[in-house]
Amino acid sequence: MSIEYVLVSEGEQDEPIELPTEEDGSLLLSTIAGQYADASGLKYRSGGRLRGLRLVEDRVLPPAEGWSAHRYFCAFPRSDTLSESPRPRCSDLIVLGLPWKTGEDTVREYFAAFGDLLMVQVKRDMKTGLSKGFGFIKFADYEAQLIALGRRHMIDGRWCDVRIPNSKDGGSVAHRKVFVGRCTESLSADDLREYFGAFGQVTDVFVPKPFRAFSFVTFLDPEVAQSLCGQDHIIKGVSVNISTASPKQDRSARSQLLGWGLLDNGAPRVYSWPPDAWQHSAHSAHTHTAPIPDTKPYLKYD
DNA sequence: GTTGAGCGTT
Repeated sequence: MSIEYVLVSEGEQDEPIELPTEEDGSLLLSTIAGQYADASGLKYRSGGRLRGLRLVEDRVLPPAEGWSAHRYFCAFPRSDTLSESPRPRCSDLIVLGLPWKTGEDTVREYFAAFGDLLMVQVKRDMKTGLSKGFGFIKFADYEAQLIALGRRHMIDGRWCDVRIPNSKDGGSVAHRKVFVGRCTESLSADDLREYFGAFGQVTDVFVPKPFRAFSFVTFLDPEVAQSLCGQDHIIKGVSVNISTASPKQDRSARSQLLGWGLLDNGAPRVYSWPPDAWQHSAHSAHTHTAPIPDTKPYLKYD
């Protein structure tokens, strides 16, 4: 049997690489590991189902139909798939508020600073060719998408918003913020930032002053925030409880939170960037690490 | 030729 090349990608959605087989028709695990270090095997999709390939020693054996019948992707040890959260794929992002004059070249130039771009569009009127004031972008890297969603953008002299298309809550703080209960006065904002920074980038820490037995921590990635909810963590010997920042409330609890300025009242409001600020008292201690572009007033309806 | 909340001719 002669050497052939097998299409192997890391995940099912990723771009495949051609990997060479051995003389006996097998694919060495070490050959796979040369591209995907932690791969423990290969699988493929057949009739809507996933099938694993036979592994003998360090050799992955082809399916009965031969290598060329399928495209393959990597299997990883369970421990890895649990610890390394599989990063979501990038989605198209809508860019709202573009200046009329702004074209795709400028949009591309601006967002390239956040990461590689797979797509840039500025929507225009078919007849006149004039910009409709919005467009779409897609990043290659999900981290870049998170950064872009997490702030506003000054493009050609106008503040623009990046959101996930057709999602009301594209990157809203509600899903990025957690409530940290049972705090003691010994837990400073810096303590919380340092501790929770291990789980993902923290963009805001709120510790009420004067002391109350709770805090808020806001992450860049909503998935990090959501993954922590319901857990108890010990920080500097203090057992705190993490829950969603906007729990369902009965009326009395809700009115109390409203009194604290912690809940929305449903009316249009003007607030500053970062948007976290509007939920808290002006005397509260916020600390920031994320780049904060400006303090332009930001009208939001929600 | 204008405009400023929204959601993509293919």
